Amino acid sequence: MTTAPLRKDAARNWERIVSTARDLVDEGTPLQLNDIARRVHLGVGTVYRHFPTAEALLETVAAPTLEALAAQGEQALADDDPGRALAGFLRRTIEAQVTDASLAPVSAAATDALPRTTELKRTLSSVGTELLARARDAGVVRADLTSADLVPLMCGVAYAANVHGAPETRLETARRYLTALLEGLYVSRGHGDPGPA
Amino acid sequence: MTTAPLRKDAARNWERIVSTARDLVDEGTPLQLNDIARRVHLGVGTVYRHFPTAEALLETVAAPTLEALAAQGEQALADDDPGRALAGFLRRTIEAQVTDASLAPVSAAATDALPRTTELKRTLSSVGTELLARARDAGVVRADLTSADLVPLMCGVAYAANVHGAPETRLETARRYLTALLEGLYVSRGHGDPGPA
DNA sequence: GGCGATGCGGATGAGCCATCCAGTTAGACT
DNA sequence: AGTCTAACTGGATGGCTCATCCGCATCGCC
Repeated sequence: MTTAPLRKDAARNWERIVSTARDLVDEGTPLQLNDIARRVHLGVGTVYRHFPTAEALLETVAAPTLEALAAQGEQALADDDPGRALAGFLRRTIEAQVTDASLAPVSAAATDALPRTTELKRTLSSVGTELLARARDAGVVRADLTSADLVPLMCGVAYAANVHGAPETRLETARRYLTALLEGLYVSRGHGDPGPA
Repeated sequence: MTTAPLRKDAARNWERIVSTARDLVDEGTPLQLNDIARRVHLGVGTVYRHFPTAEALLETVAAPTLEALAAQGEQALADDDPGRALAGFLRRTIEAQVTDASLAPVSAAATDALPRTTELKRTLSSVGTELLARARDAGVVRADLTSADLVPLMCGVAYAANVHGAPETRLETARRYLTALLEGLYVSRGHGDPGPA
């Protein structure tokens, strides 16, 4: 009932569409369904039936990465060091968002085209909530931070890393910004050079 | 020589265009020159002559706020507490970006339509650089932070505050995020609530 | 009041998006 | 194998936004 099992040629075309969409996303081109139809040598109608909107296609492209992220989130829940678990999860989130250009718009969108996307986002969000709660209980993170802040903050960091600067340096930059956010721009007043605390 | 002194009717129209553009920006509508022409009861050509692109109009709308910000920046340079000066300047920057919707896109744009905008951005940037240098010399901020990071980080914070949430709470949220960034999400290990260290 | 420069305005064409339906095809059933 | 039909395909098409261009109106100086 999830999917009527798609005819063979249709499946092939679906694959081709998603694949070129992936390429376009990677090279930074915005997805335009008409354009994709031309590239894949399919009629516009075909593309539009598979993906009613550009968002739907984008979410399909983003799905695997989101799935992977969710899986890593589950793993993070197994870590018994709350601080490390949260930081690791956030780091992976950021890296994914900077590496895969399809993620940023999908994460930022208030409403999703595909139910699966909503589901994945919910999963990720609840993983984040849990990790944050544990970290807070352990006294590792500031108390005024709610789980509702997590997504915006991550989007903000990713955005900051993407605003300027060459694509090659983005990963590097994003990591630096995340560290800055975690540790604060201010030097902690209680200890000098933190060194390897 | 900057401006040939503009005929009276032209000046009036210019004013009307900018004014309604301001309104549109405030209500969150994206600027479309054709649309504006209709609202102001002017021909499209008129609008396009005054502002060759939507960006040019947007920058014109943003200019006063940028000017004000630059002025406040100059004041901040007079403050003899480097930490407070930097923090205050950053806070004002964020507040401006959240309050005035025209600022975010202008700040984020890599290239400007109006020379005046470039000039203003350069001023702001060098004020930021100076404030940051002083704060760093005073040992208040982390050393790995360069002035090139300032703009992206501020854009990131503003973006984070704007992604979700009702417009009314944005200022509040933005302030919280800035504090979080300055002080760090982690509880500083050297002071404050030692609790369950 | 006349004249040249300047500004005005909308008709226009280029480009994108999304729909719709006539034609085709895959694969289930006999 | 042959037939049937539901599903897939493709592009012609209309609605829309954008930006240009040029004949006409208006301003303000003499």
